[in-house]
Amino acid sequence: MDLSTTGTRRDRQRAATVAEIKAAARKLLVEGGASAVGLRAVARELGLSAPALYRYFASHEDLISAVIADLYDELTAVLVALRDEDAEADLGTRLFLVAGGLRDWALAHPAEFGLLFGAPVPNPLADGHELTPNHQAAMRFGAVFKDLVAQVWHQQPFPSPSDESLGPELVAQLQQKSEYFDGMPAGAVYLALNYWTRLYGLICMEVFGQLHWALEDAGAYFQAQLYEIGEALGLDCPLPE
Amino acid sequence: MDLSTTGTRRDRQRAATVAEIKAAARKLLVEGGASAVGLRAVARELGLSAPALYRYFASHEDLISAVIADLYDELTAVLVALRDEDAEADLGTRLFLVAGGLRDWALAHPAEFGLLFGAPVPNPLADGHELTPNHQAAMRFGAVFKDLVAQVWHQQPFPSPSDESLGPELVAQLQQKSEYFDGMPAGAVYLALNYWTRLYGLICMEVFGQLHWALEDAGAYFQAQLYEIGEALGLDCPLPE
DNA sequence: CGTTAACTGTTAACGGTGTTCACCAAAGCG
DNA sequence: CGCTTTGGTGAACACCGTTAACAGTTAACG
Repeated sequence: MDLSTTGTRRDRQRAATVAEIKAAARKLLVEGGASAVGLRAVARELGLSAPALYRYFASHEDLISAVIADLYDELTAVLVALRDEDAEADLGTRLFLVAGGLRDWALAHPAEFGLLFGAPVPNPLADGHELTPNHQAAMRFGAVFKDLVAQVWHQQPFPSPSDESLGPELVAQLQQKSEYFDGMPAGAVYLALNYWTRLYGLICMEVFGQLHWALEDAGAYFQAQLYEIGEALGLDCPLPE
Repeated sequence: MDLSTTGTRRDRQRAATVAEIKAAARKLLVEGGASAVGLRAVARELGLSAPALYRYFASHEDLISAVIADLYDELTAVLVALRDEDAEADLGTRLFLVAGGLRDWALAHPAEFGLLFGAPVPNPLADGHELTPNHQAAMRFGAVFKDLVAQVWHQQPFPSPSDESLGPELVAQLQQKSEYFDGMPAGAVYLALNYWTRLYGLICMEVFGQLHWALEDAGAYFQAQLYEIGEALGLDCPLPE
């Protein structure tokens, strides 16, 4: 959509100002971390007074919420670009590329990553809660991985644990997600979940410095782990150079 | 050590006040999350004026740093108690107990857990940094798991990946930790690290709500994962009831 | 014992935050 | 043109962490 030709002249100016505000907020975020992006600081950045921002965002929380949504979409775009970069790549290498891309993005943008994935997330399934835009953006992000894993499965089903080995209550929960995972059985959903939890946990630990005590450069460890969890999905690992 | 009979009368009163302050801080932490434990709020809690707290802590950051250290020690005590509860238990079940105990503690004290493990940790190996008391407490905590895994290894070495499969640079880093892991070879250190990263990542995701979209009760999934990562250490899983 | 010093508390104040209010100028529209 | 909406302002409120100046209590020492 071309925002610059949508609506009246004032609407366009308004959208431009909103974009400026979010850009300033993000600049402060990268330069000084999450605590540096304050309402007054953002206003100062573009030569406005603090109350002026309330014409564009209902509150400080709304502002950072908006940049979070933007960051989700931006990260998602980076990952899909990586996924579709090589038209001849098979699904396995695409999954490797996307996973590595997520780690690279996280390491290159630690403050942004912390904003997206470091803060506790409220349970959206609790009744009364509407699905917030941020949550929807997060789902679109997660769908990149989900789609890839589901495609891998449908192209060549990987061996997955039996229902008996997982236990009935876990199987019951996993089967609820079978539809979301394009009909994959419980055991396959379990492996998909396993893939995501290990990838996410690993990246979080590295970005948040929880691995410093053990590894000075977690890159090699990450590659090894990626190979391991890829193997569980029946994938061949691209050789480390 | 019996603090109540150490030093002069004033020293004892001072220690008592320090304990009161930390208790109030923790109460606010539990009730309202990390953002609720402010200097003035703590002072209000015990009927003091805010500047009075500066007689006991150099800054607000020092205060929460002190409660973090206490929380580390408390959590460590809980885990060692769990480890030593059953004198006849073998190392494998002890490891299961401690891992489950960590999850239980995290779920029962989410705010405290977030304070300990949710915030990015500065790299202590960067030159100039002394080992902060918090870091030492964190190391004592981590040693509970490290000791158990090392004992498991020395009792019966589990099959571990070869140096060739891990790659030279990863092996080089792992071997640097061989001494810390009581002489375990690189492959075994890798599995120990694997155990910790997966356990930590899983608990973080559950506590911080990052698993809500997939599982309403992650308990069964946690058990299955615990079994899986225990298997890698050559352990038998206690049957789920 | 009296004197002195250290300790523990106070109030006032500074600069910072997010937020609301009353006001005002300019842009757009009938 | 007049009127309404929009986007800006400065003043103010309540809170925050922190510092300074000051007072009362308590321990220590000659």
